Amino acid sequence: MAKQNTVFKDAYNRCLKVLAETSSLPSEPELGQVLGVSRTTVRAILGRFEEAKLITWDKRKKIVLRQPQPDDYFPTEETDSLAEIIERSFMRRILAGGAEPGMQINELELAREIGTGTTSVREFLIRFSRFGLIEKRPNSHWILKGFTREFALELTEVREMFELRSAASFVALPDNHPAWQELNRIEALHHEILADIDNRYKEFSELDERFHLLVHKSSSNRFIVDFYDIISIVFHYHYQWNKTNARQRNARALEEHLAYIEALRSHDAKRAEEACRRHLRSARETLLQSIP
Amino acid sequence: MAKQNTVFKDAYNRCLKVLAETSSLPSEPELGQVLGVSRTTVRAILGRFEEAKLITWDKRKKIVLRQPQPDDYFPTEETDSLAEIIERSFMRRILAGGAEPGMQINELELAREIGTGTTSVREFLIRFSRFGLIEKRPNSHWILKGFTREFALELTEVREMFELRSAASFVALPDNHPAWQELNRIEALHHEILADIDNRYKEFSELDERFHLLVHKSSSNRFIVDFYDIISIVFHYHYQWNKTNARQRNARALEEHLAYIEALRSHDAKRAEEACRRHLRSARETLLQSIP
DNA sequence: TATTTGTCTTTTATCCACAATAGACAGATT
DNA sequence: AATCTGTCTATTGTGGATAAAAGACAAATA
Repeated sequence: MAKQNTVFKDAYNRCLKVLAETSSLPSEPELGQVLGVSRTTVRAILGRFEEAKLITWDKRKKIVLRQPQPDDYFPTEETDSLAEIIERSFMRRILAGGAEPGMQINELELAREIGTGTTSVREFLIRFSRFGLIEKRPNSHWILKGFTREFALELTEVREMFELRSAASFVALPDNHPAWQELNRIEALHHEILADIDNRYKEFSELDERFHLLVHKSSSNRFIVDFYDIISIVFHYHYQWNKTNARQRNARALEEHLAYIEALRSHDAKRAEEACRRHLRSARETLLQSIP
Repeated sequence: MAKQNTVFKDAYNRCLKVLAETSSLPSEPELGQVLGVSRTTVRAILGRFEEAKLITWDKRKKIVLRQPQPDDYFPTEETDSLAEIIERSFMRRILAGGAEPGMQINELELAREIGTGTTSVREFLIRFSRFGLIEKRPNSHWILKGFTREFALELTEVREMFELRSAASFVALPDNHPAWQELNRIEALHHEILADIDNRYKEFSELDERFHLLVHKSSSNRFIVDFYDIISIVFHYHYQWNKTNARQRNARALEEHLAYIEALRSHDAKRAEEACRRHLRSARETLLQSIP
């Protein structure tokens, strides 16, 4: 198996949804545009649709024959890219599993365990190394530096520098900048979730990322924006892993966000800085509490 | 050709120098320690020494027979690791060669041009991507974002944040911290080079890196220290590429360093901050001037 | 008893092959 | 004239093979 056809399968699934809402499909380039894949893949999907008797396909005529059934979809396990699978596997091992700092990481063993080739694992580790959790000994193994207290402190130190700088840029954005509208949408979602916090508190994680990324982006600095990837991945897995008091913690964070958002909108740099600091301080505490 | 034996060749050359200064070589583990390689490689070297009639080797007795000649050494081109070769090749193309922003980068073409496999090029690009100069389109090519004015400004913005923070940590280091001694050594080198600036101005580049890295390290923050890799590589190639007024620029930077060093040693955070700012401002100007 | 050496196994670095995917171009269609 | 389709080529993603290098362990030596 040289290359998984996950792009095909994922696009196929998404195309089924397009198909469900129309009686004839658009042109190949347009479908490619909608699905974010090349025409080659679009044609492969159409070919398979035809085989599955979902459509008839003759050049420009792509007529829908029937509605897709649940078992027309590829199972979701098959639509994840290898990189995602490796990342999840690896993060589970190092965050959840008892992985002590200083432990050696073995490419071959990891590959065997995940059931994949070494090349992919290797590339993953190289990409992952920028997160500061592992380190390479050339011609030898990787070393796990571990999700330790120091790691969390170093991470949040830089985060604070970057976010304070970004918040300062944010308040200075002109009123017609699209970020303000996005901020409004985000604020509205905060209110929605808070109104039904008991059922919807799990949506916080995603919203949190969306909000902070928006703030970081206003720095217009690729290093600051890219650094948010690290924060993002750490918090993402951290939320999955540590669920104690999640409802309460999230509710508090949502309130802090709202104060922060209001401060940003005031265009008052001083107020924004204070609200930002307050929120980041409590986010840091939350993170630290989850580390033994 | 599965793996280049550059580790062997490089260690062999270094071992020749050890050999030149003694009449019998130490034990295998000790040699491995000195050369920073495994015993396997040490034994390969000793075996080759024997073949070249440089030594006789019988278990613990490794008696030197003759002094190494120039042609006992492997040529330096053969001792560079593949990663170094790819890096140099690539940097020459994108910094020196007329590479416009937005250009596509093709793994296969790059590999052919350098005369290496695609895997190595691919791994290099992944590692290199954290420097913010290239960006990947999944399932497709890389895009060169280019060594532009914006890049330089974003880089220096973060650099200033990080170095100011690090300088503040530096002045607070206890007097018995080894960094102070290293600072003294670095200062002495500055005076030496300044005293013979016409001949030695080229040594500035290396010293500059050593000094700033020392400062960054006192932050005790892996993200700040790691970020210095980016600054380091950019300035390294920048110095190689842009040599106009090098002597004068370096002399000025050396003077600024000395003021900065003195300020650090005063333990006065305010003074250190000022000296740091002053130097970074002129470093930024220098960098910007080299961009069209 | 502490090292060192001889031998053997495991892992990494690198190349290569091949399916999946992207992308180019000319002819067909509206 | 603009867009779409058919066909073909080029490139990426991934597994597998292999030499180089690391490293483990027991026997040998000082």
